[in-house]
Amino acid sequence: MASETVENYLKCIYAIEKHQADGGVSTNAIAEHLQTKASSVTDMLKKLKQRDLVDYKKYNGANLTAKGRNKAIEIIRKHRLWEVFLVEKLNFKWDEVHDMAEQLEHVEGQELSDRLDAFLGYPRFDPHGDPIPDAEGKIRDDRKKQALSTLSQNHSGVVVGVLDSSAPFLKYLDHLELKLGTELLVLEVIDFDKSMKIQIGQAIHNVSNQFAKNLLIRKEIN
Amino acid sequence: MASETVENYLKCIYAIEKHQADGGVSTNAIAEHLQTKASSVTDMLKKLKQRDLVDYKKYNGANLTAKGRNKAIEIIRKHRLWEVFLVEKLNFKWDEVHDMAEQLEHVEGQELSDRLDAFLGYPRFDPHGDPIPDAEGKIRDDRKKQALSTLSQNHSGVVVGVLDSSAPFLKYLDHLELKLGTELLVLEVIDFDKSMKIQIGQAIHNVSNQFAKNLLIRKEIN
DNA sequence: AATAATAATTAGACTAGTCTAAAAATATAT
DNA sequence: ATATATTTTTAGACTAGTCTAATTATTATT
Repeated sequence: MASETVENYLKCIYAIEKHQADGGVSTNAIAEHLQTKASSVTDMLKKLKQRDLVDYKKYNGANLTAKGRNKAIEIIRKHRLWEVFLVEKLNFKWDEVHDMAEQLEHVEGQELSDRLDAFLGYPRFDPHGDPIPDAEGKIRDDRKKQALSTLSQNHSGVVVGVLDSSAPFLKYLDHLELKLGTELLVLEVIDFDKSMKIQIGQAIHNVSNQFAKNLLIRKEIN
Repeated sequence: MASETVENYLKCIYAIEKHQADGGVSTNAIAEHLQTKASSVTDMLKKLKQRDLVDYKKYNGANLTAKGRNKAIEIIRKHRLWEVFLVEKLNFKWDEVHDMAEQLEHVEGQELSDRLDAFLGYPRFDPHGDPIPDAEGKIRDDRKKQALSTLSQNHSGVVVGVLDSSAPFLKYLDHLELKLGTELLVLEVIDFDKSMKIQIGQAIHNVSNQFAKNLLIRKEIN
């Protein structure tokens, strides 16, 4: 139905909308996210509007319509299900699966996603800790996530996801032996640059604020 | 690397080459197989030639180069592996998987195919009985296939594949309760139109010559 | 060998998606 | 409020792939 390109635009707008809460998603934000030029985005937004996938007014950014949002969620569902498949069944590491899932998410067939979902045992989270929408598009996220950077001294949490899912970041996580479910404790926060000293198992590491802003944890109840 | 379109052309040329043994694959044959126009095929053949994927001379048809053939086999490998996955793991019927496999075959990643292969237990044949090339592109086909139409009275065989893999044909097979491995016996061949009376389990059916020419069996050793 | 039929190619146009360069609108700073 | 900077849009061109209509080769028929 929709081309891969169109699907990628929808997914992108969905992602940005979530990060900013209010107002329209700007042309430049989309361009940067998609590694393309603003003029290309403008062209595409007009087409998406015609197909009733976004609300768009000149110089005013874009927002997904209900139709566009449903389509985006469907793609996200497929992406995350395939990631689970790649990690759980084909034994890939979580930092290796993104590019493959990026392709697999565009394979069409409602029946396919649903059976894959069943085959995987209806997983609720993907290997990065992100919730998997169900067949009706409902996102069941009962975990309260927050960035590591929001924790203060002597607070601890469990890794439940990432904001940056680039290969370098995930590689760094592997290096630190951080994975989903790993518990960590904030030993110290340096006032100057907000970098932190954290404890992971027996190991102690210093991490930058940029790092801490991109690692999602759930606070331990204590 | 190569677009889906290019991959489909290569796969198509590969398939036709196998069916005709000698000479170049004609523009029209490709056009018909791919449901497109001859002029589009000519355009594409020029591009494939430039990329050293086919040998092509005007008015002379095309043949795959070694490079083109390797690429084609890689796609066929992926197609057949995904078909096994869809049937064995996701419980689709063999007549339902073609369109999905047609999309999945274009997902890139050598590592992906290899791990999928391992996950499936290195299957040697897909659900239609076609051999699956191994990671080096070697096609290990040790079964002697022949069309049902070549059998004479009182000979029996086991279903090992099909020539026509269209949905109507596969549906008909399901209806006759014929699947891979099913044994059948030729009770009678009508001289007039070469239609046959065949026995499948306890059931007896009359099938046309057109049908018999498209069902591949391996003769029982007896 | 000339003609008819068929097959293949070219020329030119179209769509989806992209780009560069320039213009127009909006936001920011003084 | 005016000038400056930034963002967004437009205009026009490019690529991959396709199409129709017309033309040129090749093959078959008499």
